[in-house]
Amino acid sequence: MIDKLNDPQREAVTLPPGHALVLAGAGSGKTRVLTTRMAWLIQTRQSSPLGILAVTFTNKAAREMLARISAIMPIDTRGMWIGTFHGLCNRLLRAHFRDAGLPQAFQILDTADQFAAIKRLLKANNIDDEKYPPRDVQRFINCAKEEGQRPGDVEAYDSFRRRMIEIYTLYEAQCQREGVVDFPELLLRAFELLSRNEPIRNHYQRRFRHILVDEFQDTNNLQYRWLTLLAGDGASVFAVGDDDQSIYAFRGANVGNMADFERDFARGAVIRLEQNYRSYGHILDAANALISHNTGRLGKNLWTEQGAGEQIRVVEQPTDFAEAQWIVDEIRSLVAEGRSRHEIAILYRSNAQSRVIEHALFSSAIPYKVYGGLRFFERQEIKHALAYLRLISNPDDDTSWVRVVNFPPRGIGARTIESLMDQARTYDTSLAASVARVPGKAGSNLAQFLVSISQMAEATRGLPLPELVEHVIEHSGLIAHYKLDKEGADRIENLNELVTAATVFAIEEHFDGLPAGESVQWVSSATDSMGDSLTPAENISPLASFLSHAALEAGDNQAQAGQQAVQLMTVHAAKGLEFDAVFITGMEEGLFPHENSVLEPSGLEEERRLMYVAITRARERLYFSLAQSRMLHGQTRYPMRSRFLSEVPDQHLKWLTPKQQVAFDGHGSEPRWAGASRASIPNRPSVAPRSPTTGVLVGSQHFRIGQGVSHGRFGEGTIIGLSGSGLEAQAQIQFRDAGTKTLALGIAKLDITHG
DNA sequence: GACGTTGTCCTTTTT
DNA sequence: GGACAACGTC
Repeated sequence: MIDKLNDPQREAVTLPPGHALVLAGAGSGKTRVLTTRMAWLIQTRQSSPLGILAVTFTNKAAREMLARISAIMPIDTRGMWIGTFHGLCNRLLRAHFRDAGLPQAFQILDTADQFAAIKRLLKANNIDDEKYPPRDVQRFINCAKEEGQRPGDVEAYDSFRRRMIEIYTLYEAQCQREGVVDFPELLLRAFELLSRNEPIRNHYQRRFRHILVDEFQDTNNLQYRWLTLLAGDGASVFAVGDDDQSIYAFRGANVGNMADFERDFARGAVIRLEQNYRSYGHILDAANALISHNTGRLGKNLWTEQGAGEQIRVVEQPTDFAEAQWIVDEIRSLVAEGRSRHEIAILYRSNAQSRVIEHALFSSAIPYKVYGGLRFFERQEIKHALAYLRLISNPDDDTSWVRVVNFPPRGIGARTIESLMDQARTYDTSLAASVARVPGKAGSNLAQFLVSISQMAEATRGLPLPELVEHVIEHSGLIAHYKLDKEGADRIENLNELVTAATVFAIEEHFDGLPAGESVQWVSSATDSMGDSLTPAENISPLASFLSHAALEAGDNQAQAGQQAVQLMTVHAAKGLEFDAVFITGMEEGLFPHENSVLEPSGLEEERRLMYVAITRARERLYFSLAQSRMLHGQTRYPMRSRFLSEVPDQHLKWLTPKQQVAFDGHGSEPRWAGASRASIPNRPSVAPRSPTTGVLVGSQHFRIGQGVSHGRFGEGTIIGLSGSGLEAQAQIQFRDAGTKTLALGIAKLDITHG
């Protein structure tokens, strides 16, 4: 088991009890170390499988860990606490719902549900949503919770914040009344449960002697405190992470947790995994050089035994369109050389960039997959179906009530809902409980809806989960509604898929055949090494369990089937993945690094880490591409080269288009390089500019070499070269202050000043 | 209550 | 450029 590991890996796996920090560089075998560590603890009888808690950030990582540990040793992983922070906290809260102050059938709001709940709250309380936009309120509440703060703990140093805190208080009351918890609440509740309830805390502290944490650099402050609380004085925390790959500060991750952990717990027990098994030397050295520009790193230098490999190919194109087209052409030749399409990835900083690339791929009939689209449980029709299911489980869930009270349409309009909300607010009850107080036709429509919900609840009593789901998608009217819709066929298919998902879930969770609405009480008969009973009774009905599952695991983010497809995704989405060939696109200031991040040093450093992640995805071949002009937000921009390009030493780069700007003399067919005396131009351009000309007509303007022009951003300049014609026409312009640029004349707005 | 028109805002994302 | 929300009209 451990003899296939390299020295630092083996050292990490076999560390004696005690806290430890493993700094695992990209491609250094991080997951392998984590899973082997668990297997080793079990095999050497230092722990039973049930004495281990392993926590990850994504369901995918948790699943992979489970799969790999089962592959190493044949143990029963059921009952093991391996999961995401949110999943484990949910489990904790389900088991101790009373002590946590929650109803048994509490439901989980995903980000969109929470947003809707906040909008509803602002409206019900007549709060000005111009001054307090729901987005900002949501961020305020979530940030507070992630710092472990209840409304009373947040500092109110001005009237604006005081009001925010009031809204936070109202929001908490609303959630409590409705029996729902949002994502950060799962963590905060679980944390409070452990910290306030000594018997429960003691129980879990005695049980979990080994806590393993994946992607430790992504933990937020509350997660850090949760871990240290759970560990208590006795457990060993084995934290694995890479500070250079911390790219989630924007959602509360605190890289500082790594340094804190080293200082406060892991003193001395720090192991670095620096041997990389993924990429060739040029790629790794480029990554190392780039990331060395960051300050305050824990320090790490990747190396490989694989040799230098190829340099990074760099390409500069006049437009984003040309950039995309060039990538498509290059992919064609990569495929012609025998590479698989699914081993080629195109990465971009922001999703908006994918459109042009998709267009180019589509026009060339190259199959591709875009990651990061809508997920199964986030689809409109699925959310609607889930809302009905939630109302059956808990009629006081107002978020679900509002979502489907008039869907499919049944004559309940905004005014009716408003008056219902008024009633609910006046009497401090849920919407469902206020129906009787709404008079007239509106009231009877509402009453009818209420009846149909309770009829569905009645009719499905005692039914197993899949049958229940099937009944509800039919009797809610969703199927009938989408049948009338011309584009409803896909939605109906998805609704049927929901029944399948319920079937699979019921089998996996051993709920098959059990009535979906009744709580399953099961007590694990196993005991841990100290003779403690392991788990208190789990209190959850198959239906409530399925609904948590739907909220906690929104389904695969992966696009359509089709193995042989080029992979398109953001750099964030690429973390943890690897490909033979990688294109990093849009290497431009404002885009990568993103303009919103460059003002703060910490923002810029995160962008640099993002670039580091991007570079280290490539095994063999890496491309940087950039465009001199780009359509963004409906405007053409003329970005400068990304500073990150100059942070990678020249020796690792191979420019396929000229690094220096080209200029044409206007005669002959051979381009002449500006500054031709410099020997540093490494290569002839593989994309030769079109035949040079002395003048071109673009629109109503006739451009000539030697003309003086002025440009909105670059200022005054002189045309020193022209090529192409019509839409392809480009000019090389020597600007007085902005250097030499190649601009597409059909796109750039130029005024002729003289000549 | 349904539909068409104008106006605003644009990173990154998992749970 | 495009998604989505808010407004105005039938």
